[in-house]
Amino acid sequence: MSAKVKLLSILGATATGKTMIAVAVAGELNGEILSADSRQVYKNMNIGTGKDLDNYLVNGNRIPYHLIDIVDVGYKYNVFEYQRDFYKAYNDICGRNRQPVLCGGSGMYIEAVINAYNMPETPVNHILRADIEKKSDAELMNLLSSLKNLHNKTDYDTRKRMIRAIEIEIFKKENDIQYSNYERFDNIYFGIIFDTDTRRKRITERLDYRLKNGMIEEVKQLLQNNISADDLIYYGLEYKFITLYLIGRLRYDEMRQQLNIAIHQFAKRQMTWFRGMERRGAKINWIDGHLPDDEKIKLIKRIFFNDFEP
RNA sequence: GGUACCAUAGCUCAGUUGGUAGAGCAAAGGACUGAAAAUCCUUGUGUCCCUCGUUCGAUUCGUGGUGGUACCA
Repeated sequence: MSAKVKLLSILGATATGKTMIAVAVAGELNGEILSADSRQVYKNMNIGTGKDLDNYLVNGNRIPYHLIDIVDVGYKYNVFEYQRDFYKAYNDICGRNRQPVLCGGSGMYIEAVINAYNMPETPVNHILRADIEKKSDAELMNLLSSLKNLHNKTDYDTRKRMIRAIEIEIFKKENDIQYSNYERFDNIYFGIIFDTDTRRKRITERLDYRLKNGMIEEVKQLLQNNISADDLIYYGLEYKFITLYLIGRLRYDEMRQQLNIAIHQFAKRQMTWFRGMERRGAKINWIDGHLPDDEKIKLIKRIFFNDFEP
């Protein structure tokens, strides 16, 4: 067991330039990056997820990163696995006396690890599945709502999700799961933020750049490698709309327009999540995106160390 | 130049037998514990193009403009 270090987390909506900042900060603090991005975990999804692996270089030094390119495309990664993989990488970094720097925009992944969501590993229960498989959708929903509070349609929009949710709830009850086995650790949040107009402008400009620089070819390549269109569509945003274009369901201009809107909406949802985190008690030190990068870095270091040694 | 049609929310349009108006999309706000780049909820005051007229009252009818579209010259 290694000594736990205070985590430095940098979050922000898409296209705020958080990766560059996180890498630079890590470079100055002898740190390593822990990505919190639900799509960068997939191999071969590069341009569309904004991996920018070339950016992990500071003055000729490669900054190590974790939780990027860890599973194959087509696999359905999830929060539980992220939580498990995160702690492993985090302990590994601390064990080598390096500073962990979390960077990402997947709000739920961030909170799952920092607030130590209680998500016990739940094995598939074949007996249960065989039993409830016969039930109607309405019966499954009744059963599920008797086991937990349904927060919204996410819980019951498909049979697969309902069955998995029931399986998890029953496992929790039968095994009398207590609180998370993950221990909490100190963390300080930074958020890169732009005014709405600038945020939208940056997204559109970045989209047009990517469309002209290989993003379509990347998706085409995935389809040629037998990744199903449905899988790609389910990954959302770039992969969804470009696939729809490539299989002829959208014209180019429709794809570009609808994708642009979808990314704007996604960025808004990210901001909603971050505000929600603040309402739940998180303190996020917002850094104005318009500041020059070196000032952002200076500011982050100053707050981090002041806060570290009061 | 003539004729016809159109001019209503950021966009596309509906509607008011004359009592100042509503959908979709966009946008904004919110939710979120095993697909989260997902999934879902809430929110609609806008010189109803301008002018004059008729009328108790006009965005709605009429005259004259202005702009657009189509056809005819």
